[in-house]
Amino acid sequence: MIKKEKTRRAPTESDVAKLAGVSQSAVSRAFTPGASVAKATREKILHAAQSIGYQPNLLARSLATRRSNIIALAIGNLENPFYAMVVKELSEQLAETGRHILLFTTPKGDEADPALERALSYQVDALVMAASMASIELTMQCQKAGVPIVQINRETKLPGISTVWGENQRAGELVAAFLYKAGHKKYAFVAGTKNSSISQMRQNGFETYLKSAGIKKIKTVYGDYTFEAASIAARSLLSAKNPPDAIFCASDYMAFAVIDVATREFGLNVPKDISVIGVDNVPEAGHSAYDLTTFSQPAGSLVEEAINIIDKMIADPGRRAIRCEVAGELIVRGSAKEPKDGFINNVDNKIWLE
Amino acid sequence: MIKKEKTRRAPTESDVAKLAGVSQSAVSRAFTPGASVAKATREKILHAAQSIGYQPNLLARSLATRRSNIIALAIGNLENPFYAMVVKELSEQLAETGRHILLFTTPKGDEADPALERALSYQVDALVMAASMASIELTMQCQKAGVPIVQINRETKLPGISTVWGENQRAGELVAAFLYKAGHKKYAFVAGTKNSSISQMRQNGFETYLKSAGIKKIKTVYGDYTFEAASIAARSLLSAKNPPDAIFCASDYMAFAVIDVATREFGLNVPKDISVIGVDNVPEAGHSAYDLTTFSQPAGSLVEEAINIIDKMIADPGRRAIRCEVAGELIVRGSAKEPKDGFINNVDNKIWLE
DNA sequence: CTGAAAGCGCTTACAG
DNA sequence: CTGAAAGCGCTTACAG
Repeated sequence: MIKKEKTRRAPTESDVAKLAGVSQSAVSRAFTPGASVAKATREKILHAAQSIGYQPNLLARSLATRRSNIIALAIGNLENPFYAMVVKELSEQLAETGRHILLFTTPKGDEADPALERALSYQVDALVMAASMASIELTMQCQKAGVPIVQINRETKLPGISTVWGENQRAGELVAAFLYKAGHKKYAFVAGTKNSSISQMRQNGFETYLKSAGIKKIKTVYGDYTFEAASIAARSLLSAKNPPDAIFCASDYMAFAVIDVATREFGLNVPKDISVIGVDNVPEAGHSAYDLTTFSQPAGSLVEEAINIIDKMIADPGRRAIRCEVAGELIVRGSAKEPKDGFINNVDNKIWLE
Repeated sequence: MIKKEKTRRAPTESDVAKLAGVSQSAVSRAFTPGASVAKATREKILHAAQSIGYQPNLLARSLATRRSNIIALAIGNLENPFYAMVVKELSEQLAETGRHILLFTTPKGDEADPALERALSYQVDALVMAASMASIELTMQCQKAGVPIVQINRETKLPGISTVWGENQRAGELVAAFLYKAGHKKYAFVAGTKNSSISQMRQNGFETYLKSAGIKKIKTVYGDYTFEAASIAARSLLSAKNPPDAIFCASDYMAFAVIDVATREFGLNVPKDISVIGVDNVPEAGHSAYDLTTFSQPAGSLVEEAINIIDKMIADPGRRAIRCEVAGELIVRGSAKEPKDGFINNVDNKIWLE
């Protein structure tokens, strides 16, 4: 009594050809935009295809054309909503040109290669890395194979890897200026991982501004871009003898952890007792539970530039790596004391321009 | 002065064969586990392969074997951290058997087909859907092609689609019991989308318990599984003449919105003035900003079962759809008033057993 | 154990 | 405009 549907194999070009009374190559042409087919035969073919539910086998096409239309995405930190947005944006924007993501989740640390070698084997058209890092070997392999790599939000010393990031230096400077002009005296920075160049650039901007303003002591602590590590970092910061009253975090996600610890464990009021500012402007930053002041890093724009780069590299494989910076702005919400002036009202946000 | 690396095409089996002085089929066998090759030749081949950096072309292999080892994942709501976890878990668990995700982000609503047809064209081995729904046409196509579909966290009337979900009915009942025994009188339910069977099951459990306890009026409002819609729903609930003091939400993500609105906009204290309980137990539920009491739905287990189902369906294509329920528990945190007793301490959590 | 050959389902010069 | 044929890089009976 079990109904066993025979899973007959999918129809191919030859099946359609037979039905339409043409050659198999004609069928191929009918499905190739711009190929030369008479209108009448084309229609006859499409009709036949329709009737038996023919769909081109993209694997076979990829093999023949050496273009898979699939892009490998290596992502190291999907817990962070910023990277969840990157995935979503990349998937949607690629879909506009009929391309798709082959996903590789990599350990958060660095150098996630063994898995990524498989990506090359799948003949992906490009590799994008987010919160993840390519090793030298992988980079060389990609270069040899003509597969462009672009990193989102991370720098490499490795040549030949394109990069797109936000305004990291400016983020640090602007946040410093904002806090300084709001009257803060004791500063701390919650960094990402130790070797994160992005974090270093933000830190650099932050410290450069403050030092030139005469602030010498700026404590730095590492949150490793995770909620747990950032919580621990916050505890060490706040339980010191002379705790900071202004904390800049290298990501919103870590800022959330800092706010949680400050308010729940130390009974502090944000922003009365302590100001906290992040970077990214993830959706949660707008939730009133956190209501986070933050320097934005628009995932949509980052991804858009990443795709631009991929397309350029594919069009001209000999091309050098491209680096691209995407503008952000300091979005003012309720987690930090404010300076007197310098504000402007954007479409949806109140932003600060110094 | 621009260094133009010639992107020579990747080495193939034939290249290796020539170098090792064997036939191309021998090379293939050397890379096929369990194929019959003499140990000596095998080593000679692997050595040659190594020396020119040969990696098998997985597209070609897939074409020949009719097994791509790629699984299409259609995901409709990546903003919700629960689904971000599903993606991560699925990717990691599939990687254990050398399989990977081809990602399709679909509009949140239902029936995300036009895009998904492409998945079939890529000859994926299976299709998993999360917060996304397959149309009848797509389902039929999959069935014809022998591609199993499994839905995570959503029911379908369609036959032939396997499903894995949490204990929805029990979640509703247990939450109702918890709130009732804590002494609440005025209940509301924040549902997901109108046609979400999962939401309906939770609602059903919730109402069944309460009605049999003598509570007749239980207001229901729709949060559509989004933060924004849930915020609006919360406002309508709380601005009513006789607002509820206990709200059960069909997802944690919506519960966050409800808590935000209750505390910030209505000045209510959670849980003193109002109890809020969710479902999912996403990582954010443990953050002290929300500290959410919630019925858990373990993404890792759901994914594990989904993969089990896929494997069974592939092994026996004639097989009927499989449905599988994964156990959860009521995790007690600080967002709801508590009954006197019924608690137990788990490894990491305090849970309630009624 | 090994090689020659056919086949997986496409694309694309090449003739006509 | 159209078809026959070779090729994309693999796997897998089939002989030997």
